[in-house]
Amino acid sequence: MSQIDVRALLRHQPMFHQLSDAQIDALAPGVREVRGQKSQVVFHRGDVCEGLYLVVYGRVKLSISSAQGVEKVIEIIQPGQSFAEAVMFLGTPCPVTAQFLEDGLLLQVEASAIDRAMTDDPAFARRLLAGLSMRLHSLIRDVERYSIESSTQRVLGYLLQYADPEQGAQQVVTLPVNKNLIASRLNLTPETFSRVLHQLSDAGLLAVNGRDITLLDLDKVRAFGCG
Amino acid sequence: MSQIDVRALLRHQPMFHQLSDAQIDALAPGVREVRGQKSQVVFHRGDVCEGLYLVVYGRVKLSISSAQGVEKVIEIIQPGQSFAEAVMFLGTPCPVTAQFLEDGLLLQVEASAIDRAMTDDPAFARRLLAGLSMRLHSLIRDVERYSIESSTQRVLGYLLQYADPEQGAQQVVTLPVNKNLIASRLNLTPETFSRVLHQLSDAGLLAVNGRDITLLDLDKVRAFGCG
DNA sequence: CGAGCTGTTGATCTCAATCAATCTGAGTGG
DNA sequence: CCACTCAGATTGATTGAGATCAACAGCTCG
Repeated sequence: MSQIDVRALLRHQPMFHQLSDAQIDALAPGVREVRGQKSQVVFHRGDVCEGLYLVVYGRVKLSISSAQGVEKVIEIIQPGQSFAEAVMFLGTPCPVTAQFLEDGLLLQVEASAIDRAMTDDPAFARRLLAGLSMRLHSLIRDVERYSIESSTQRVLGYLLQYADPEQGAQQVVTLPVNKNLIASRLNLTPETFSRVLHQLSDAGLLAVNGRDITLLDLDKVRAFGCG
Repeated sequence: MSQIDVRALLRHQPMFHQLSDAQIDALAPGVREVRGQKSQVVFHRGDVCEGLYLVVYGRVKLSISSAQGVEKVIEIIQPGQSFAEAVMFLGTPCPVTAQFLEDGLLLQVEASAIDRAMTDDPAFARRLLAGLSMRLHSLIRDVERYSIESSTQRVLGYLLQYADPEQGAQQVVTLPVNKNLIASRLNLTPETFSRVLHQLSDAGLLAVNGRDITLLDLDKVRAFGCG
């Protein structure tokens, strides 16, 4: 019964969308369910992982910590996304710590199962490569942000991610998590993040109401972000 | 004749080490030689690439530039390494600019050839995945450096990369490129990089002589790097 | 020689971090 | 229903690391 359950869950994961039922069946024995509560740790930095993780529901944060205990969020993994692929392929210790942001369910797929699927279906390998490539690009984007953009530009860049160019010039972005986490994600202190939002609000570019942020003029916001 | 040449070059690339002669032969038609001189641009940020690049000799820098023209080196690609894989798999515009650091020779392998090799040989796909995974981890390391390490820690971390733990407590590291480039790689200005080296030299941790840097006590350097 | 890199040194400035106080609102329990 | 708590968020004052600006030294190479 848990087996049937797992297969259904697997079938709904974007990563496995193009796999046949037979391939999903072959995968299932190598899958372990991982349930966790808010703030529970999936693995610590330095642990060895035997397989990649898929998020069924709940969110997971990947973070690093300095020797002084300052924590820095690298990424927030949403349902349908995966993590720890790179660690699985390399067999090296995890460079980050993974922790539930809220109660959730993960599937851990062991390396041998992925290997089998890759051998059976080259398109699956391609999908994995595309996934890692996207991750890579977003990390390059992060490096770029941290190294050559100001705090204001980082905040605007972040907000613009969530803006839909198709929609009107004015639109509301709701922050997916609390401001402390976003500040960390942007490599800012919560204080600075708050100040930047206020300053942009004073400049008439946006309006803040709790976690809802209204971009008042998309074009102006874009122009500001590039200045 | 150029064909024979290309095959020999391909055979010597780490990425293709486990391929059979027949697979190399199959690859060859999809390969283009790219010769370039120092400071010549391979592709600009925003260009679309039709395939990945292998460095036969010479070195290539990947960099980004801010709107204000500040350049930031993301990575320095050495002979035997590859770049632009992620762009190839995604078909998206390049997020970085690639430029020869000295006269060199690249091989551009078009996506279809890579696809064929992946289908023929699942182990090749695995090797590609491992390569991207390593790239990913080193970028995480970069993000970590930029976000939670001080300039001194970044410099020491960089130098320690080149130190051999097996060797004695004292060893010489020769910088692979000029100090301006390394400073950029570490997200420092050349001025700050120079000052940090001096300060470490004053502290008795190392001695600087042009591009040769002698780490005087590896353990102390490690301890300092973690402080 | 002088032009042009590469690297060093000094003075100053600036952005964001830090430290500290306060505020808000959503629970929690009496 | 209200007092209490406590995490999240804001605001102000101060600090500091590293950038910036500027001058200059050493060198290689035409």
